[in-house]
Amino acid sequence: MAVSIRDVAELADVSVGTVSNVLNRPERVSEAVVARVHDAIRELGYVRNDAARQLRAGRSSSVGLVVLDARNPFFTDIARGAGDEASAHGVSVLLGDSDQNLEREAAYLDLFEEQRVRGVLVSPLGDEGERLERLRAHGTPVVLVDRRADGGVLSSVSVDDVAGGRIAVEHLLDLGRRRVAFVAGPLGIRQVGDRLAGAREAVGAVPDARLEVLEGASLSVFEGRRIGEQLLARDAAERPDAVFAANDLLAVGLLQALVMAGGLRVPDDIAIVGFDDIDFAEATIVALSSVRQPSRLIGQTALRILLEEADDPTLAPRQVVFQPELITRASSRPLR
Amino acid sequence: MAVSIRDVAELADVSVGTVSNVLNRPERVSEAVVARVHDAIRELGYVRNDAARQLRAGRSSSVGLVVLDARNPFFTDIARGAGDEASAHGVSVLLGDSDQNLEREAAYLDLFEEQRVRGVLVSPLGDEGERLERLRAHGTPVVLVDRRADGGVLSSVSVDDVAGGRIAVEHLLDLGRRRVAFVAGPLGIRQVGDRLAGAREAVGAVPDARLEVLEGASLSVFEGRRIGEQLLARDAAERPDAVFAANDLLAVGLLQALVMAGGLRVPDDIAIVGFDDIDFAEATIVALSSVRQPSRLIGQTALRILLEEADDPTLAPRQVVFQPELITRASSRPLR
DNA sequence: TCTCGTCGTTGAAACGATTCACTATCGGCA
DNA sequence: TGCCGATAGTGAATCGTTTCAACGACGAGA
Repeated sequence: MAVSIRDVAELADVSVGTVSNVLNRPERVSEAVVARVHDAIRELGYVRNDAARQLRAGRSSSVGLVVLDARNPFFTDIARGAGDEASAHGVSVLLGDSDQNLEREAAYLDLFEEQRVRGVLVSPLGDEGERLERLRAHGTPVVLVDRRADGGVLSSVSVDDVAGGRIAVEHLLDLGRRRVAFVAGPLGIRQVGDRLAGAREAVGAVPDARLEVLEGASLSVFEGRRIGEQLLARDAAERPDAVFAANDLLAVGLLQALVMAGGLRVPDDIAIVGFDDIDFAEATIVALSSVRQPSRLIGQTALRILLEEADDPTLAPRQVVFQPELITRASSRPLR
Repeated sequence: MAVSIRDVAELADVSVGTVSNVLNRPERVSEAVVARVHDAIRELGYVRNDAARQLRAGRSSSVGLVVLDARNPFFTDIARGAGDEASAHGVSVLLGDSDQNLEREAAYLDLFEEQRVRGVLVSPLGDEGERLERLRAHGTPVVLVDRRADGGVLSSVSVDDVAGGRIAVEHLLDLGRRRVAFVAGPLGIRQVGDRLAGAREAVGAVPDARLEVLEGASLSVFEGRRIGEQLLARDAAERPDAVFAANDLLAVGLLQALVMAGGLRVPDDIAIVGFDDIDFAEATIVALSSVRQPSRLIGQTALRILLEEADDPTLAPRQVVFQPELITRASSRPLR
């Protein structure tokens, strides 16, 4: 069943070493032999066995990418960026979706480590710095994406989430809003915590402003809708007049609940700002203001750093931090 | 640097065979030895080398999934479904994003074949039946997702796209619309062609109805916006009064161009129906009617069939076809 | 003619885990 | 006491590729 390099060698009447050379360094082999070997490969339908190749080489030519949520376009954009950069280097990206689930994240990290990938890009869920540093210590480069590494051992490519939270809420305060709600996902997620810290800073600078934190189980459309329904259930006077959502999925869910189901007016009754500026933000029922992150660039940069560290493990860790940008749309227009 | 089973054996003072047994069939080893081996593993930080394992085993414990567009939530939902089913079987899913690009698709298929994955799920871009049948002939099970296999050699899990196109356009015709445009992506993509065929059937049944086909370069939000701008540039009398978009991303782009930028009224001026019913469809500026596919179920089912075929390669190919369901929302409400 | 360098090719060792035939040990039973 | 079977552990062979020292052939230069 399985055709090996040995069969090819036999048919082409050369040694296995020569077949390997044809595959990997054809310039060392005479043209006639190259042609004969290629004929044999085609005739037998030979396909190289990557496991054997890796075993010998000691490492694979893939890198692993573990994202928090593959359904979030922000992360698929990161994956795109990483994929682009990877294919320019002849490397492929294996995508693992942790689905905001610690076990799955660990399972993918284990899998990638067992596969001896060139390196791992990961947007970690919690505080598994130790696990990641161990991975690094064992020789697998690790670059955090969308999260600043503070331990000092790992590199990271991230966005200044504190600044992002600050500019979002400053903007809401500039509109005259004073009762701001932060619709968080799980507060345990660092990015969420940082955005909250930024929001607090902004609120702290305005005497009569208040910040309410609504924690949620996940960063999803579904959860946004659930929280939106809770808000709707309140007396109108008890509702915030502005919401900063920890990401656009939550914001979209809020819009579904508040505007489409609840009949509230955005931004009149409640102004909303999201985070990530996904493609869909522009086409929501009320176009969504959002804090934009350069997602594709994040992916590209992270992959580049990862490959550099794989080539030279002695490189000092780097922290790249991009600045977020506020995109204002209808959902936070000033009232006349 | 690299710790092997041999080092563990030495430290634990047992043979390599025993270490392997501890890892794979611990019930055959005495408790004392199991404990000693585990201590050694921990002390050395040993991590199994998957390449060696696979080489010996002859196959990996991963399956490959090649999707047309990882940015389309429809495909990430399929991936989720496949991932759920896979983790129930102790298998992991490696996701490749072909980005509607034949070369990338081929590169991922090659990669997966070289990795000797258990099988491949693929939503093929064009008509590469031959390539896929060859893969199958070489011993790698292949299941098409979101596309019916007509050759009879491969299994597939899909949705009746012709029916989907038909119910979408019948619905538009029921609203009294007569000048229908099909905003297609690339017509070369089978699913698009099938949806068009369904649309034609529906239009053919109504004497004075007309169908116009607007071909696009890809199935993306961006392309939808571009086509929307073209429509806007026409005289109002020349515009269709209904649009059936080949997927929701196109429809979202159309909404951005027609409603947000162009000021047209939907559904009054133009009614719109999309395809896939992604999460965001419900929260667009005008809630989008769409043809729903059971995406998660498609992924699950495809993975189950794939594993069954991997276990028993003699199984006859199966074609599972789900029926799509029309979800009507504001974008195709009847006018009063 | 002899020697040297180059080019093309060879074949065996190595990568690390699994597997399987085999050995050693021990308790039970006649 | 002697034999049997069960149990625990051994270690060599194996998977398919890459790599590298070695080799033969051949042409150039002396």
